[in-house]
Amino acid sequence: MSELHWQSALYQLRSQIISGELLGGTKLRASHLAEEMGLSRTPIGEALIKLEGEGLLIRDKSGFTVRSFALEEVFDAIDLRGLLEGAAVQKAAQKGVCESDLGKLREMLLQFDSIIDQANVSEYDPLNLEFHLFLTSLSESEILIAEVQRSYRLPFAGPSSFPTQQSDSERFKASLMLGQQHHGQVVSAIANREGSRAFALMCEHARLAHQNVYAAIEARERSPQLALVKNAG
Amino acid sequence: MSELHWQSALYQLRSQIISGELLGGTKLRASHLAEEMGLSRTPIGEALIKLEGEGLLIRDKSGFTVRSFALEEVFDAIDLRGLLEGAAVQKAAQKGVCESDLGKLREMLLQFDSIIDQANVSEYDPLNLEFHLFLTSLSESEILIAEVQRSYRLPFAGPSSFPTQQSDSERFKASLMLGQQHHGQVVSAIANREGSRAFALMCEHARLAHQNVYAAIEARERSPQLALVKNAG
DNA sequence: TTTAATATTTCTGTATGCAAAATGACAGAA
DNA sequence: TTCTGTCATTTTGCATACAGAAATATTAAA
Repeated sequence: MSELHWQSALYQLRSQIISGELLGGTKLRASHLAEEMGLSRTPIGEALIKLEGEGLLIRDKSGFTVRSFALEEVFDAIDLRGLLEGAAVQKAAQKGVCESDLGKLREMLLQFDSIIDQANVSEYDPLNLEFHLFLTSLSESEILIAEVQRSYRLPFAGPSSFPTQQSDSERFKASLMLGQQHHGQVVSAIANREGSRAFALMCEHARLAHQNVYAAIEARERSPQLALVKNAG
Repeated sequence: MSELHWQSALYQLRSQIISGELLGGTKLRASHLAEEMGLSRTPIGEALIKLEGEGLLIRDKSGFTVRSFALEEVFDAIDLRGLLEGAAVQKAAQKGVCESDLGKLREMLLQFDSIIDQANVSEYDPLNLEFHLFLTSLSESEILIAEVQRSYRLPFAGPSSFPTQQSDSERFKASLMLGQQHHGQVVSAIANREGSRAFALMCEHARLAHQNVYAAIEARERSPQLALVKNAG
C-alpha cells in the first residue's frame, strides 16, 4: 500500500474536480491545499502538474485553476473516447484476436446479461470498465492503450462515469440493453475481422453517453458532477 | 522573455530525447541533470513529470528512464496523429468553415506550391506545421486541438519531424508533391462539407510519414533520431 | 464617491536540507 | 563459478527556507 503522497493528492484532487466538489474556475493554491491535506507543497505541486497534463487544470502565470467545460466540450471528450476506442478495436480486428481472448470477451458478455437481467446496477460499472479496457488492450498498441486511458480521465468521458441512479429507470435499462447490444456486435466484428465495422460501432457506442448527459440535465437531477459544466442549467 | 526555468529544462530535455541524443533506456537522474544545467532539482523534476505525461519517459519506482519505441510504435504514433487530425478536419467540414478561413487555406496552398517548385526545403517545415495547426483549429474543439498538439510530441509523429535532406531527392520531391495533393484535397473536402472524405484524407496523409521513416532506415542514413527506435538496424 | 498610487500580505518558483529507499560493491558461502 | 547478505554511496521524496512576483488592502488624490 505504501502509496506515494503525491499519488494520494492526485487521486483526491482529481475526484474532487470530476465530482464537481471543486467548481470550475476555482483557484487552487498549493500552500492552502498542502495545509489542508497535511503535506508540504512539493507533492501537491506534483499532483497539480499531472492534473494540468490531464487537461483538468489550467495554469495561468500564477497558479492553477480548475477548468470548466462547456457542454459541447463534454460531448467532444466523449467522442474522443469513442474515436480512440474505435481505433483500438479496429486494430484488434484487423490483426485478429486469439480464440482464448474471444472466449473471455464472450464470457464477459454473459456476465453483462445476468447483471442487466437482475438490474444489478452496482456490478455494472466495474465490469463495463474492465470490458472496455480489455477491448482496448487487444489492439496491442501501447500508445493507443495509453491514450484511451487518458481520455477516460476527462470529465464524463470514462465508460462508467455517467450519473447512475437515473430517475427514469425504464429508460435507464433500455440504455443499458442498447449498450449491451453494441458490446455483442463489437465482439462479433472483431471475431469476423471486420475492422471498420468495429470502429464505427465503438464510436456509436460512446455516443450513448451523450444521452446520459442529456438525461441528467433534463431531469435537473443537478448531479453535482454537472457543476463543472458551464451553462448547464 | 523571462522564461521559467522548468520550461527551458523541458524543451532541452524533450529535444534531446526526440533527437536521439539521449538514448532509450537511459536513466535520468535529477541531481545530475540539475548540476549539468545549472539549476536545482526542483525545476528539473517538474520537467521530468511533464515528459512522463507526454509518454517520453517511464517512471519506475525510483527515477525516470528514457522510453524507447519499437518501430511499430512509431507507426502507431503517426497513425494516432492522422486519426486525431482526421477527426478535427471532419468536424470542421461538418460544421462548415467561413469563407475567410477557406481563403487563408487556399493562400497557404499557393505558398506550398512555390516552395515545392523552388525546392525551398527550409521553408517547407514551418509552413507545413502552420498549415496542420490551422486545419486542426478549424474544428473549434479545444479538446481535439490539445490532443492533436500532444500527438505531435511523440517521436516522429509531428507533421514536420521527418528527417529532411533525404538522400534520394527525386523521391523526396515526389513525396512532397503527393502531400501537397492531399493538402488540396482536404481543403476541397472541407469546402464541400464532405466530412468523412476529409477524415480519410487526413489519415492517409499521415501515412506518408511511414514512407519517410522507412526511407530513412533503408538508406541507413542512421539519422540520430532513429537511435531511440528499437531494432531499427 | 471613484480612481490612482502605495504598502502589505500571500503565494509561487526555486534552492537546499534530511531521512529513507534504492543501487552497487564486495565478501563469504554454496 | 553463482548466490547471498552486508555496507557504503547515491538518489529520491518530502519538508522547508527565501527571494521575488502577484494579489490584496490601504491610503491619497480628484
